[in-house]
Amino acid sequence: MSKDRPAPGASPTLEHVAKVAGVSRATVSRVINGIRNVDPQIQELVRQAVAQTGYVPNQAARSLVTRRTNSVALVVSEAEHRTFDDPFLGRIFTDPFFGRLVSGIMGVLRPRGVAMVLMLAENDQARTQLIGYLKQGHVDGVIAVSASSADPLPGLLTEAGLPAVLSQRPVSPLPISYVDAAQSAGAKLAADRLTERGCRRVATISGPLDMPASQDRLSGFRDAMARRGHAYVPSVEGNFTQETGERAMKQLLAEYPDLDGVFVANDLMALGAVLALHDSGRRVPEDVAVIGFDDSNAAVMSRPPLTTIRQPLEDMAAEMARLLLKHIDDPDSPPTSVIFEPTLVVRESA
Amino acid sequence: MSKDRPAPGASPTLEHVAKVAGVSRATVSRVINGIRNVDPQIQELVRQAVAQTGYVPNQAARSLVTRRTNSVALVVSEAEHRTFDDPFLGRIFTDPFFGRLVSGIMGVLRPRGVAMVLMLAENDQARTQLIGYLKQGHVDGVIAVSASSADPLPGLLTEAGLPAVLSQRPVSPLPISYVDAAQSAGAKLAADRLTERGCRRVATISGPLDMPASQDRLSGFRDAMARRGHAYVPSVEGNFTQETGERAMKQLLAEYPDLDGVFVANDLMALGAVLALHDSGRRVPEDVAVIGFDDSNAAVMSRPPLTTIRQPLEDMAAEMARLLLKHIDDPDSPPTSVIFEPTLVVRESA
DNA sequence: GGGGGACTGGAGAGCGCTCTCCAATCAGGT
DNA sequence: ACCTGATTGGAGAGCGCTCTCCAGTCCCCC
Repeated sequence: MSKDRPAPGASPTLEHVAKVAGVSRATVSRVINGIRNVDPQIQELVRQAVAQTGYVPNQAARSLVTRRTNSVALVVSEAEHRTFDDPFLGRIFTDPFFGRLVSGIMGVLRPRGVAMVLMLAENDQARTQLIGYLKQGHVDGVIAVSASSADPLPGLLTEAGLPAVLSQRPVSPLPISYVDAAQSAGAKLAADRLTERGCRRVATISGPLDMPASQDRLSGFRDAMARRGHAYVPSVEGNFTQETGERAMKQLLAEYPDLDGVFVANDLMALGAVLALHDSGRRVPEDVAVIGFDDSNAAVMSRPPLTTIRQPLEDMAAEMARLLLKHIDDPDSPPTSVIFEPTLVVRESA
Repeated sequence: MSKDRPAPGASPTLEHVAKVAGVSRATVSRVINGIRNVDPQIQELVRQAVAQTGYVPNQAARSLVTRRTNSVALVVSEAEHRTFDDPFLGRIFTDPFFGRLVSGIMGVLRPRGVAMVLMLAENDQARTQLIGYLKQGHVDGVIAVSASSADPLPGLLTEAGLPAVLSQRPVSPLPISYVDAAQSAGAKLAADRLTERGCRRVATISGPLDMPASQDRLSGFRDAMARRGHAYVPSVEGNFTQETGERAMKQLLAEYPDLDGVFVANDLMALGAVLALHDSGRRVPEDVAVIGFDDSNAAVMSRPPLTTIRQPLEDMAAEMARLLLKHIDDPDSPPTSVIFEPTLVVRESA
């Protein structure tokens, strides 16, 4: 196997390209990475040689010296053990919430030539393997989306010293950057809408109460309602799936048959709630007004379409990506949090 | 920066561990990779040194010499340009179809210590970047899921000479391995069920007809119906989303108001079809029987729950993973295809 | 007791790339 | 004509790891 021509099966290296272009390895490297002044004619020469040889830089060799991979991971993590048939994926992937996240992140990453790999950590075993994988330097940083707050991933990430950004406020304070929406402000929008519609007997279906986002939506809603003169707002806890939304609604109806308004902590559960209301012979919104949260596809698919609280997810995701890149560029930059304001989207359900 | 102690910020290397354990770099490498006979006492010594230093092998250095990354990509690809709000994710991610795929793949990969990264190629730009990324050797192989057949990805993969496995038969014959279900056999199950129920005026809603799977389901259904004495089965094309299923059903009802059975090429569209039937005042299954395909969550969520054709997706996914690993281990192993048999799952809609 | 084999551990050569020096070249100023 | 300084290209030292040789050790058997 000679130096100046790649073996038939092997891929060409910088060395080969340099040989073909009649320059040194260093010069080819410069052209490829676009640094320092290289004579335009030589640049052209090199480019032709690259095209001719079909050269593709070897990532391993490159990141061995640069300590960069130019890719980041989007990790979706869940505390409990689950298989993929379980509501796990139903909760994250199924929700267009997730698509909007990816979209916002890619919008920032793509132009900068950074690839995004998606990884799952659905149980402890997976999480351990994942941390090992990350520590080995496969990616430069991590954006973590937790489906529940008992999730140890944020802790593991800070421990491992990996550049990371969370998609929500961590349960316990952690020296880690995150992006979140002003949950209670969003809940207040819902409270305002329901009371302005004239709803008198209002209830709420909350998300899992071990999640900060769920807590904030619930307390924010109750506070706003209290300020409007509704001292007590009954609530039932769901887990963000359509099924639990339906069940929660049934339970509420059994206890408070004269309900005329309900705030549901996400659209998927709201979908279930609307179904339950239909089954009980109630009309939405004439008999009971329903407000969801997220403004996901589910909101539009619903009959009637859901009035809902929209989070600027794309912007939030873009901000996460930007924060992460900043941390990668400067590992010493201090943890930052950015909070976004939700808005009310009026459709037909309230 | 001395050789025998890592700089405060830097991570320890093999060299450091070797120093601590009082052995050579090669021996540490042997212990870590578990090869050849190393004296148990020395093994223990090395293991302690690893623990003490918190050593984690550097993936870049490792794969530079081994030419392995121990990770594979699951690529979800789409022909047309789309954003993530579009039905794209609605079609792949939203469908629990996808969760089952991931589950089956991980079942094979995890025990072998191979990581799976998920990548998206939702348009040509993304696809080009993706191919570049793959060629750079970030992963050892690719499992490709195409959402449409105009998708150039399979071609690009074979061209790039990457070990790859497709989740379905490629449109045009390609020297590439794939796993698929016996689509027409599945369609026949649906035809049998509908005719056995006594349905006389049967129609079908197909998937995008540029996809082999859609074609096979349609032609398989028509053939089976013909054999049962139904010479002509009207069909309308959808694109696997709930919305197009609804629209297709409306169109069918307008043309054939006396319909009493319909086979829909996937559950999501079947969901839409059931909605349209409801809207038109028809009962399912009393007035019109509906059979879906996939046996996804949607089938259970539906009212009434859908009778559907189930593909053994987990097994299929596991087989894909196995095929891929085989190709990675032996790049010269010939392309293979494996076909699985679908089954009828009876619920209430037919 | 000596020779041959099996087993263990070390030395060292790269894997393909980046990047820091350094040398060469050339223009301009004196 | 000579010096200065900018500009451009090359040489070569690693990045951290694996893996092929090789040398040393130990044991067994003749």
